[in-house]
Amino acid sequence: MKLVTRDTDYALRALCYIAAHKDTMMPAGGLVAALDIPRPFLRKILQTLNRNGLLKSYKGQGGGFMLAKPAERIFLLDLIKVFQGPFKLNECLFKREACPNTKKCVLKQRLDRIEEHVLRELKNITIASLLRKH
Amino acid sequence: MKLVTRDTDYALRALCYIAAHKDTMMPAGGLVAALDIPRPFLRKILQTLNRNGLLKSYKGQGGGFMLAKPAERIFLLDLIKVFQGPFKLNECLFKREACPNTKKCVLKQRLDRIEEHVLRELKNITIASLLRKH
DNA sequence: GACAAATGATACAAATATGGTATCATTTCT
DNA sequence: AGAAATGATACCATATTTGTATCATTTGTC
Ligand code: FES
Ligand code: FES
Repeated sequence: MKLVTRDTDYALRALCYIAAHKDTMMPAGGLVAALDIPRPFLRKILQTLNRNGLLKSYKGQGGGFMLAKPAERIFLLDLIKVFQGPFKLNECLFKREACPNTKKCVLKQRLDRIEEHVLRELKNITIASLLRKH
Repeated sequence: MKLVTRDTDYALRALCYIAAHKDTMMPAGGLVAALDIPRPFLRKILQTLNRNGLLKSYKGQGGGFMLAKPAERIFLLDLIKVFQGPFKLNECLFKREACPNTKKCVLKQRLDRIEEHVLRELKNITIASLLRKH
């Protein structure tokens, strides 16, 4: 029942750190030192972020990662999608059986409403919004 | 990211069926026949429901299960708690690191709000409300 | 009392998801 | 050429989910 798994969490932290050091090329080593994330796992995560257009990577000496787009346009929801698949709280419960409600399923309606609400809220969470000191 | 796991789902279906046949003693065999649930798994689930005060069980020939309380007072949330542990979407993401927001964590605040909302909604879902044809 | 029909308790097992490691190839700067 | 970085990919350990299997106990009926 976790909304956010470990890899999403790590990705979020890495992106925040990279965003906080904007205009600096950030190698994996720097992130490992700063955040407390196992190196090979972080590397895999960074590669995934790169493949999915959230980071730009630069190989070779002096290389590393930078944000692929402004922090305002990177959403927690993006990370959830990348690492946890499409956001879907709401698969039909009575999978193998007809729903007890012949016409419209109250349960499905309600879970749909919940999911919509969660989505709306998640859509407001960006990397930028997590960095703002206020 | 499932809100509801298989055992919760099965429990819900079983309870609905038992509720729909109120005043009838319902043995596990009856439920297996009606719903499409593997028998040993269902038996385990029924035993759990009994232990947690959601069903009353009667042993011996002619025995079976009945609701332990009115369908209006059995909540989906009860099932989630029993089978999936306490409802908690919201463990701190930056577990091992200081949060980027020194004082109050925007992320935690927001996830808290989401969790509260989901809880409020879930609290409205009872077995009775799923049975109502309307 | 014997037997059958039910649940109780509990241990075991398979499948899947999660959280990670390890290795080698490739690029690029110096 | 060599070092420092990422890319690709295969592997592995653990936890969780989704079950199965077995035997003991209770209880109604003949
Ligand atoms: S639970 Fe799926 S339609 Fe009702
Ligand atoms: S994420 Fe936990 S306090 Fe900020």
